[in-house]
Amino acid sequence: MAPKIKSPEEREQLRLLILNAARSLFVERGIDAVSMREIAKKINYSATTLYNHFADKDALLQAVCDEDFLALAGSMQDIMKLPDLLDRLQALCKSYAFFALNHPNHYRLMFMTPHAPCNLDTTKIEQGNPEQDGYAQLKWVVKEAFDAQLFKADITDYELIAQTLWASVHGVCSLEIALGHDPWINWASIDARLSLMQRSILSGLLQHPDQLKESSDFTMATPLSTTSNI
Amino acid sequence: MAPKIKSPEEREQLRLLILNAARSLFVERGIDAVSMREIAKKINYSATTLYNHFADKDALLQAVCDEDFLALAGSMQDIMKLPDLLDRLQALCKSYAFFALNHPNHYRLMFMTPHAPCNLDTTKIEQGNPEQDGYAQLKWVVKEAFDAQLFKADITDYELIAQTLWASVHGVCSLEIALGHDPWINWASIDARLSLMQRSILSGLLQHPDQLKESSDFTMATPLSTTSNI
DNA sequence: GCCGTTAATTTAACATTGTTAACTTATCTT
DNA sequence: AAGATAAGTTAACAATGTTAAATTAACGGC
Repeated sequence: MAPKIKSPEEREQLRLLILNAARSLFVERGIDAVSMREIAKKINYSATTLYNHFADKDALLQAVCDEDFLALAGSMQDIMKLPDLLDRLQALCKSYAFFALNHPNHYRLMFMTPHAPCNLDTTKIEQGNPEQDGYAQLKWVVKEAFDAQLFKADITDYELIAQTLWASVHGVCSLEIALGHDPWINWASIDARLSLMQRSILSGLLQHPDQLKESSDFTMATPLSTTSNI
Repeated sequence: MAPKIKSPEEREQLRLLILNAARSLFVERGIDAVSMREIAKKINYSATTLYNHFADKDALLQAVCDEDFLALAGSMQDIMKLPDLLDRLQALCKSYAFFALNHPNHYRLMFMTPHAPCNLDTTKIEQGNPEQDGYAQLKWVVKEAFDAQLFKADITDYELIAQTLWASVHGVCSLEIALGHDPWINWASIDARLSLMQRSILSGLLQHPDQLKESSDFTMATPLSTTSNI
């Protein structure tokens, strides 16, 4: 009803308004359950306005995901300052799991849903830049540990190690998100599962498993049903 | 146009016709991309007929999943005959991975999509019956190995071990399905990832990792894009 | 201070979706 | 033969993603 001509800042502001509305609805109720009209209504615009800022629902989705990737990378970056290599590695895994379990719908979007091969063009994230790319950080730490010969000598590809570590934590988290409430399985506590996984996979990869400190208090605490904004 | 009164066998036959049409479409193009009308058209019925056999799309989905669970359990059951415990464990993991990677859309349905907590009532699968419940089989083998004190002594919950093993293989497979084609990650070969994961997690869990044979030739071969029927 | 251009937004509309209600028709039972 | 029932269809509903057309307000130039 009242179109003012907008400065680039105002335009960006609306873009963010849409983005945040979309995110909070997606996170709260899942992607498919949320319609463009709903997102629009939440911020008192009509649905078509969204199309002025995002090509379609998928583009909006990717924009949300991009921001979430950045958030994940950010939370990891603090960890990179820890002095001890093994501490860093373990804290990285733990922080990753924490993110996954506290933002299950985000996580589902990001790592459990086959998106059309992540347009390297349309995405805003710089690949390989540790400030933006969480995977790059993991790779980096693993490479350090690899160069320090912490891993078994017959494993010659450090990126393979990084991917194995990732997959192990991802396995626990994604099973929890997909089937954690399923009465079919008599689940052990998520803390126990994460803890045993991390201990086992590391001790299976390391040359001297006895270097592993016991520690690793896994208290994810926040129940999965309590989904929250970022 | 031509309703004949149907014997229970004929009714069951149509049920299967629907089920198979649904499955092949789901597997080929994903769940959301397939409409009830499409499934119906494929077998030359009108959409409403499907509702005569399945309450709604979700029920149809669960029926498909049920059959797939059975197929997975079946493929595992052959393995249970292997004499050596560790062989059995490894073959079980391998067979699970094979299933996942050769039926990615099935797998996505079954283990990567939060279904409404698996109505233990409406499902046809008998929980705990090893002939029907793949998880029960894994649990069983793990318990055997646990009783034979193959695992590290300080792990006291054999079901936790089973869940950790499951999560490790699931982690590799589900990442491959969700992001395996993503140029973001410089993936090692899926064979290498599965092989390292299995070796590491077992050697991290076992009391005497040196018992592990090298073997484990992982050749999943079939490329992911070649989705096929069950 | 008017005027065309353009940006911002909305209303209307389209094709599809899952699903239900109403109807048709052929078969079975008595 | 008549009524009940099963099997199926057509028609319709509300909701979805998306697009085209229409509306409104601000800006730049004269």
